[in-house]
Amino acid sequence: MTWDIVYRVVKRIPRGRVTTYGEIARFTRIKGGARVVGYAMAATPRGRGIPWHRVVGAGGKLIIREPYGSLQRKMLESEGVEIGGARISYKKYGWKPGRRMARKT
DNA sequence: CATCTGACGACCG
DNA sequence: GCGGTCGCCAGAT
Repeated sequence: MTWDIVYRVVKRIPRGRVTTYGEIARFTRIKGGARVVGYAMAATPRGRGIPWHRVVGAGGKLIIREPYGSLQRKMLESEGVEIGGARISYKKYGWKPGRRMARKT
């Protein structure tokens, strides 16, 4: 199923890192692009160990609305991800699917 | 079966 | 930098 593909990629996001909808969209070559990935995330089945909070908007923007928005923020911070305002240092914490850990600090 | 509704992103003015 | 437009899928009612 289309969305399951997305979940698999999300599950691969290392702790303390984040990726974007667009990134997942391109990696999976899912049709519909980032939007569809967003739809998939909105329907993310809980209880399957899917770190949905590690998925942010392009450039590291936090786009999820309440109540999950604040939850996501909390989760990320507890993983060591610094969040400046409504954004994350994507250059620092960004992660690409299919790639090993790319950056260290 | 028809409609409505969402966690997006790139582009343009 | 900000707001509006457009492209797109699946599940619920």
